[in-house]
Amino acid sequence: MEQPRWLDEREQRAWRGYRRMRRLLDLELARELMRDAGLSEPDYDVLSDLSETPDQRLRLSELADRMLWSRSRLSHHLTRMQQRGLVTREECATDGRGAVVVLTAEGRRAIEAAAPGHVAAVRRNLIDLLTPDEVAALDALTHRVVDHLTGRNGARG
Amino acid sequence: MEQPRWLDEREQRAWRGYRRMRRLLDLELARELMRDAGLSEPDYDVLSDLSETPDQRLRLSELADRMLWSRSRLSHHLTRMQQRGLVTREECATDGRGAVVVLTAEGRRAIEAAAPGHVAAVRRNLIDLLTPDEVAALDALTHRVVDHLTGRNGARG
DNA sequence: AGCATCTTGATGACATGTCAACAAGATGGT
DNA sequence: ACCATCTTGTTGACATGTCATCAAGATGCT
Repeated sequence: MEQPRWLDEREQRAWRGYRRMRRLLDLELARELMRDAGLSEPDYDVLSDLSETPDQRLRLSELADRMLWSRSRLSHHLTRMQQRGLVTREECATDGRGAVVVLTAEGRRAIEAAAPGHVAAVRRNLIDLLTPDEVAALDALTHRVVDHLTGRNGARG
Repeated sequence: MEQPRWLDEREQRAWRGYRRMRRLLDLELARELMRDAGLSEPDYDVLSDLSETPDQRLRLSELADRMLWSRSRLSHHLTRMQQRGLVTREECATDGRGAVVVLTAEGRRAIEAAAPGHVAAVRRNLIDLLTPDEVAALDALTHRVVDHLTGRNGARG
């Protein structure tokens, strides 16, 4: 192991601030979402992704990939959401192994009721606290890190 | 419900990038930490906070507050870490209810072995991908959000 | 002091996430 | 077609996090 380059003071502050913000923002958004819409953040994310697809339906593996979830996690979570009537499963016409997740009417109602308040919470607790330059910096920096972590380097957004 | 101000394109990109980065960075750092040091991120955070205190010991409630964890979570986690020999509990001299968490020699060895690699991973996957301006922006922006989230009580604004 | 009330930390029940194993079906080489 | 091998999604065991509750001790009021 080489001698590590420790973080300097500013880098340390940025790293700690990031982790603290992440935790507090998570807690606050989850709290508001549960209180106002009866949904957890994972619930919201599933419903949100589904509602953005043309037919409100996705192959399970496709949804798992988009959400960066394991298939196991998604399968477990869908079982719970299905019991609450938010989604259903259908067989896949083109692949006998496959399953398709479908948004129910109730699921659609839930996400439409939840979205405005959730967006407002994101604004109030993050976006509106930032200058336009900071929003731009966050956009650029997060996508660079994502590109790095997903292996495709170079593409600048 | 009021008319929501939806996120514009740049804001949406920033928000989605943030969430995607958060997920991928978490996975990568946790993966490396477990592989190289046999520690989970929560393990690392507990050991790290403890090792930074003068006597390598903290009141349970003090540690919970620093980490933004519930006492219940911390108590459960310490039980598991205690079984692995990383920390011990001692009674508090000044408060009969109180408990003090103490870093063991093995815990100290574990955090000292883990830290260089973890810092290197944070550099490689985040800090070194950022320009100095972006590090400064991240510092400023995260602390502003943290201040916002800690500076207010319960009620909606 | 006596009494009510808060604080601290532990605990059990339960919700959620991870991991490995598995069955059924797709895929590709021969 | 045959067979080995990959892919898909489910499942059960287990690790982790949350929530409500509890016992013991501190604190404050009179």
